[in-house]
Amino acid sequence: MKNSADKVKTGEDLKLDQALYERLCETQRLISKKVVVSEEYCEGVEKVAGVDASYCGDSALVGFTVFSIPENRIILVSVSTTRSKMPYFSSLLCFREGPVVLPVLRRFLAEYDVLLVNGHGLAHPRKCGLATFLGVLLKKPTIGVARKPLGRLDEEHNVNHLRAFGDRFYYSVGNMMTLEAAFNVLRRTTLRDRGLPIPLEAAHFFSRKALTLVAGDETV
DNA sequence: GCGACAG
DNA sequence: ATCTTGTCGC
Repeated sequence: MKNSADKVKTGEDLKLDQALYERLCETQRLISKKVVVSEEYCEGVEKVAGVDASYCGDSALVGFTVFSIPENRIILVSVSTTRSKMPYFSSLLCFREGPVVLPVLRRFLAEYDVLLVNGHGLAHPRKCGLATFLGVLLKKPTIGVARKPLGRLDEEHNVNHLRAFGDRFYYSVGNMMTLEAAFNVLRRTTLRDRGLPIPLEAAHFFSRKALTLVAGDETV
């Protein structure tokens, strides 16, 4: 049967639960105030991490990788599983994906200098996309990378914070970063002709692979 | 009625 | 993100 539950969920839909929606938005505003826009933490960046999650119902498979720029190779790979009942709502992604990926990011906190995230950073209506959410909680430099903008390109948060990386993806500051420093990290971790930055491509690959190994076993 | 609105 | 066939393009 087709009803309103089939359409894409947005913050507007969550207003069915007005109190929760307002609480989450306020949390994002508070977090955004703690963002540090500076490149002082980006000197000598060598280890660039990427994180991504694949889902199967309440189950989530998290892929995490660290790419070494000087060694030009992936030096750390981690795949882990966890659960989450929080659904996805546009502009509230950090509350679905954040809790899912934080454990592995904390476990390897000393193993990376900068973290790349699938999602926006300051290029968000309340300046708190997933990359900013994670960057502030971890007190780590983060960069938001996304295939599509959140909202229209002429909206204020995009005009001020969103940049295009060729015709491949968009990026914005997550935390402890500037757009210029972010570009320098991205250009050194992205293949010349295709795809997202290597740490994210790899993290996605491993999380997907883990998902098929865990759930794709019952189809013979 | 359908589409759009990170993943 | 995930569900899914054929199909367009390099």
